[in-house]
Amino acid sequence: MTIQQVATEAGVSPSTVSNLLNGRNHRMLPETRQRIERAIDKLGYRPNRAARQLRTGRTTTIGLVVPSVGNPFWGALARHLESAALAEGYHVLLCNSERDPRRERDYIEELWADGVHGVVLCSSLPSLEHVMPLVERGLQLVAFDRTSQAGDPASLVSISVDNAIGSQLATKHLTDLGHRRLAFVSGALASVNRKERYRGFTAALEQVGIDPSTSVRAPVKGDADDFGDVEASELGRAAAAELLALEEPPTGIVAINDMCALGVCRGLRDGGLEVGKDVSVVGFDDIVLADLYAPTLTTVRQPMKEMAAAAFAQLRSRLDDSGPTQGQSLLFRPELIVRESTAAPA
Amino acid sequence: MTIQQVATEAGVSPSTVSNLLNGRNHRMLPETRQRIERAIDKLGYRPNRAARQLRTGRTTTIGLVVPSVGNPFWGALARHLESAALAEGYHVLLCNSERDPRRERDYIEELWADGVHGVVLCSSLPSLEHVMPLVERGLQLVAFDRTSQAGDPASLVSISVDNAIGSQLATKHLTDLGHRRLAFVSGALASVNRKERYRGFTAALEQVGIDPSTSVRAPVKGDADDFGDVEASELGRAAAAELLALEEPPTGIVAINDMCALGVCRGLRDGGLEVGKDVSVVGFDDIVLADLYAPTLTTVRQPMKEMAAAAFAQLRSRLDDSGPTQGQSLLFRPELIVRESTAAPA
DNA sequence: GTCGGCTGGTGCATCGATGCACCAGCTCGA
DNA sequence: TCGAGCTGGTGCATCGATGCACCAGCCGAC
Repeated sequence: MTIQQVATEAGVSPSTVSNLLNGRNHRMLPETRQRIERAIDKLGYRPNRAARQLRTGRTTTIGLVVPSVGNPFWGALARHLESAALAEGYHVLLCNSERDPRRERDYIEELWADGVHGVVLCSSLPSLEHVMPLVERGLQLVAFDRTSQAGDPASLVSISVDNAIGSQLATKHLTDLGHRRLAFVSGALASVNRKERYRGFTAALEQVGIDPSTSVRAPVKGDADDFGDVEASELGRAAAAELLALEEPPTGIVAINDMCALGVCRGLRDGGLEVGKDVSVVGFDDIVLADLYAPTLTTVRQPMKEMAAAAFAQLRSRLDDSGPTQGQSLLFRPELIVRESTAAPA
Repeated sequence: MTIQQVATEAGVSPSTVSNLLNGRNHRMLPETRQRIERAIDKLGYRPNRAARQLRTGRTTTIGLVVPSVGNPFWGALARHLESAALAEGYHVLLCNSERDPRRERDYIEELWADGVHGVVLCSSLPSLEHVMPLVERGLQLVAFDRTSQAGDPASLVSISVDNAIGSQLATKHLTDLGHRRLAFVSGALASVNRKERYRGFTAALEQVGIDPSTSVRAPVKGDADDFGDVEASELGRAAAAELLALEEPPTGIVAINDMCALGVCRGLRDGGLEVGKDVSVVGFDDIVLADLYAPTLTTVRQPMKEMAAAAFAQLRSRLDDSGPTQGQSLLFRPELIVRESTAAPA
C-alpha cells in the first residue's frame, strides 16, 4: 500500500496525494480531494513512517525516560502520557533509567539518534549537564517532577506539582486537627522537590507558631543516591521505629511520598500503634495503593492526568509548530485527599 | 553522520561499510575492517534506523500491549521486558489497551503498519480472533499471562505461569496449616487463567479429602468485563463481608490475585477479624505491595523477570533468525511466598 | 597463454514519502 | 495580441542504508 498505488487509483500523481496528506490542499479542487480520500479508504492506505521520517527527519514518537515503570507513580505517568500522545497520533517510547545517570544519558542519546526529538525526562539528578549537548543540537526536553534550576538549559520546560504548597497543605491538615508534635520523614533532601516539600512543612509549622527546629525530626538516612522505591518504604519503617523511641514521639507524621508513608504505617504498627488513631500519617502522590491500604492513606494528590497532558502539549507545540523555544515552568496545584490515616490526636 | 562519511573517512565504499555492519565480513581484510571500525568510532556514527527500516522492512522495535501500566503488575512486566530488549539493542513501544478490545486491535494494526513485526500481547480476551488477519500476514505474537486456546493461531507463543499449580500451592499451604473451611474469591471465571486457578484450588482440596462442592464458596460478581484492578480489591472486600455472614465462615481464603486479596483483607478487618490470626489469606502475583501491606501477604510469585526474558527471546528468535514458526506454550513454575497473612487456624 | 576459480571489494537500483521548482492552461487588462 | 498573474497540479532529486550482481586482479593448472 504505497502512495503510488493511491495515486494511480485516484488518477493523480503521488505528489498530489502527498500534498493532501500534508495539508497543502488550499488550491485543490474539492473533487480531486474526494477522489484521493476515497482511494485511501478503499486501499486502507497508511503512510510508511520510516519513509516519512527518513525524508523529513521528523518523528511522531516521543521518548519517556522514567526511573522505573515498576513504580506505580511512574506507571501512572506513562499511562496518561501515552493516552495524551495517542490522541494526536504520537507514540511513546518507554525507557527505564533505573535511576542510573549513565543509562539515562545513553537512552536519550539513542533516542536522538533514532530521530526522536522530544523527550519527557523524569530525572532524579539535580543537574541536567549530561544531556546539554543534545539540547544544544535541538532536543526538546520536558523535565517532569522536577522544578527548574539555575543551571538548566534555557529552553527547558519543567512540569511539576507545587511541592511546597502540597506539603504545606498536608502539614496544615495535621495542625488543624490539633497535632503539635510533628515529624517529617524523608531520605536525604538531595533533590529540589524534596527540599521544597520540606520547606512547605516548616512553613506550615511556623504559621501556627511552632518552632520547626525544636519539634521536628527529619530522619536523613543513606546517601544522596538513596532514591529507591521499595527502599522508600523501608526507610519509612525504620524512621517510624526511631520516632517511637523518642521521649515524646510525634503524633503526626508527614512522609516524603506515599511509598515512604506506607513504610511509616508499617513501622508504627510494628510498634503497636494504630495509624489514624494513635498517630496520623500523611503521604504525597496519591498512588493507587493509597486508597487500598488499611487504613486508607491521607495524601496530597498530584494531578497526573493534567500534568501528563501538559507535558505532551508542551513537547508537541515545540516539535510541530516550532512553538516557543523559551523555557518555562508549570507548577500544578496539588490537592489534599483526606482519608483514614489522619485524625485528631488522642 | 552517514555511512558515506564513514566510507570516505576509511577510504572504502559505502557498500563495504554496510557489509561490515551487517556481518558480511567473511572475506574482508582485517586491516580494512579496522580502518572502518576506527572511522566509525572517530565520527561517532550511528546507522539511521529509519533508512535501515525503509530498506529492509525490519525494525528493532517490539510492541508491548498491556491493559494498563498503571497496574504494578504490568509495570513490572514492562520494566523487565524493556530490560531484556535493551540488552539486544531492541526498543519497546508501550501501548495501554485499557482493556478495550477495539483499542487493542487498533494498536496492533498501527504497530504493524509501522513495521513492528513482533508484539507481546497481554489480552484479557479469550479469543484472539481480532488480530488473526495480521498474524496471517506474518505478525509474530507472544501472548503473555494467557495460556493457549484451541482457536489460537498456530504460530502463537503463549507465556504464562502455571496457574493451576500456583493456586494448588496456595491452597495446599492452607490445608497444610490445618485449614479445612476454605473459600476461593474471584470475579467471573471468564478467562482461562482464572479457570485454571480455580481448578488448582479444587484439586488441592480433593487431595486432602475435602469435597469442593460443599465447603467452597466462590463469589462470582459482575459480568465478564469485570477485570478491573481497583475493582478487584473492591470485589474482594465485598466478598469478605459476604463470607463473614455465613454460618460457618471459612478460615482460609484463596484470592484470584493480590489486589483482590488486599481487598479481602480490608473486608475482614471491616468485620473485626485479624488477618493472619483469625483468618488466613493467600494472594497471587506477588506485586510489590504484597510485602508492604499490613500484614504482609502470603502469595504465589510469578517469575516476572524470567517470563519477560522468555517473551523477548521468543520474539527475537522468530524475527531475526526466522526461528521456529510453530507455536508453543511456556508454563513457568510459580513459587509460594509465605508471609504474615497465613497461619494455623485459631 | 588462457581459463577457471578465488579474493576483496564496489556500483547501482531500491525502499516510500516529500516538497521545491516548474508547467500547462486559462483569464483579463491594456 | 501579448504577457502578467493565477489555478491546479506534476516531475524529480532526495533522505541513508542495503545487498545483489558484478568486477579487477591474481594464482595455479593444463
